[in-house]
Amino acid sequence: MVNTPGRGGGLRELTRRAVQAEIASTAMELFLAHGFEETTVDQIAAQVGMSGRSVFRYFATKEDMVLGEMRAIGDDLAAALQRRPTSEEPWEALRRALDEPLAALHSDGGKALARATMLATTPALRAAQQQKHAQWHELLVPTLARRLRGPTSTRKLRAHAIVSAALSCLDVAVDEWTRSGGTKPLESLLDSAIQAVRS
Amino acid sequence: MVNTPGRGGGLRELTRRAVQAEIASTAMELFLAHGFEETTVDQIAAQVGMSGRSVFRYFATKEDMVLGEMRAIGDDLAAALQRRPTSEEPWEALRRALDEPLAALHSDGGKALARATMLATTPALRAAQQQKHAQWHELLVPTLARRLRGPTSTRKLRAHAIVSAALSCLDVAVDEWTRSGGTKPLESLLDSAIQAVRS
DNA sequence: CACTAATCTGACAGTCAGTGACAACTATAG
DNA sequence: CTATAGTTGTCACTGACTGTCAGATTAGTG
Repeated sequence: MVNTPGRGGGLRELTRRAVQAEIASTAMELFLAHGFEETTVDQIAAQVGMSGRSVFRYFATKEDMVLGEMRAIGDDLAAALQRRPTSEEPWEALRRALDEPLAALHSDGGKALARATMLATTPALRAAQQQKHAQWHELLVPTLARRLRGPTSTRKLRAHAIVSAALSCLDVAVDEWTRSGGTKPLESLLDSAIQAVRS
Repeated sequence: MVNTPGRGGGLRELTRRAVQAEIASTAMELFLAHGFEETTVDQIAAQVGMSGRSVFRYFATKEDMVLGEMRAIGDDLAAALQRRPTSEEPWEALRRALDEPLAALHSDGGKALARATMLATTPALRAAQQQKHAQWHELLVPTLARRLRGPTSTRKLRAHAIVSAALSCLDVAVDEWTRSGGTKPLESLLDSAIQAVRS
């Protein structure tokens, strides 16, 4: 029962979410202060005031304390893609759908940059992030496939390829963004990356 | 001293390589028979006839017993890219450089397919494979960057994007290849993927 | 308010990957 | 042959993660 069931009311779900947010928040503090690998789950549990065992009832893995929100972002991204007019070409629709999650990064202020930097320099986190991207991938492919013409036999393959390439571009752009210390505008980095790939 | 030092002679290096191959071989047998996660390192060690501690002197991680060769493949790939004539466009050069590693998959016979299937269905292995691809990425970018024209300010970014997209296409193609049970030709799957991305 | 059933929690014990340290052994160089 | 350096087994340890169980808490019902 670690997974968050469908967003619903109920007082129990509400407190559960609150505890989850509290754990994630204090975990991030400790991670940013002492590093991800250097921080033990027991330290987080002690800080929150619960047993280490109970922390694992809210997060399946230590990585999820950092990346837990990414599943929701993927859902939003897929919804945004579905909302794009069918007149748009695949790449254009994907690019526009990415605007929303991208804007969220900016609104986070400096916190998103610190998070992204930690994410870029911690192998375990990068690996977990790739798995989350794989989830995004699976969500986006069926929606994108509907925009594709040409032989149906390769339609799924082509959808996979485009989605995968687009997420790669996002990764590359975010990487460069963190390397620049957040100075270069993320949107234009992404545009450059996409244009290069399609050349 | 887990990393394999430069390929060189010496009786010590030779026996080291032999032991390493022996461990990898028996590990693969056990993995394919009982699954990756269900097989413990101690079981592998017992089968080979050494202590569990010693196995970790040949492989840094359990995943490396499966993916250890990928570093060498990356080196070959980078060398192949460097050998491509400068007249070829970036995508074309990358595609041709991939021919060699692709052929190696075929020559392996059914073994490569079983391996790829296990790799596709084991999250821990997929994560480790992504890290290896990141290494390939770093090897390929400087070589590819030399083929790019246009503003130098974005040259590195564009190189990263193209390499990343190409490796994504490779992933997508291999995935479809394993899903088809090895029936669909890998090369044409890769071509379809690349063409879709550049559309 | 009282009751029931689901849920949450701490505590304990366990598995497994991976690391550090040390002493014994073995190959190699000089 | 000897000093040196690499290899190995063993012991002990950390830390993520899991199973279980008994007791506390609480949502919803009558």
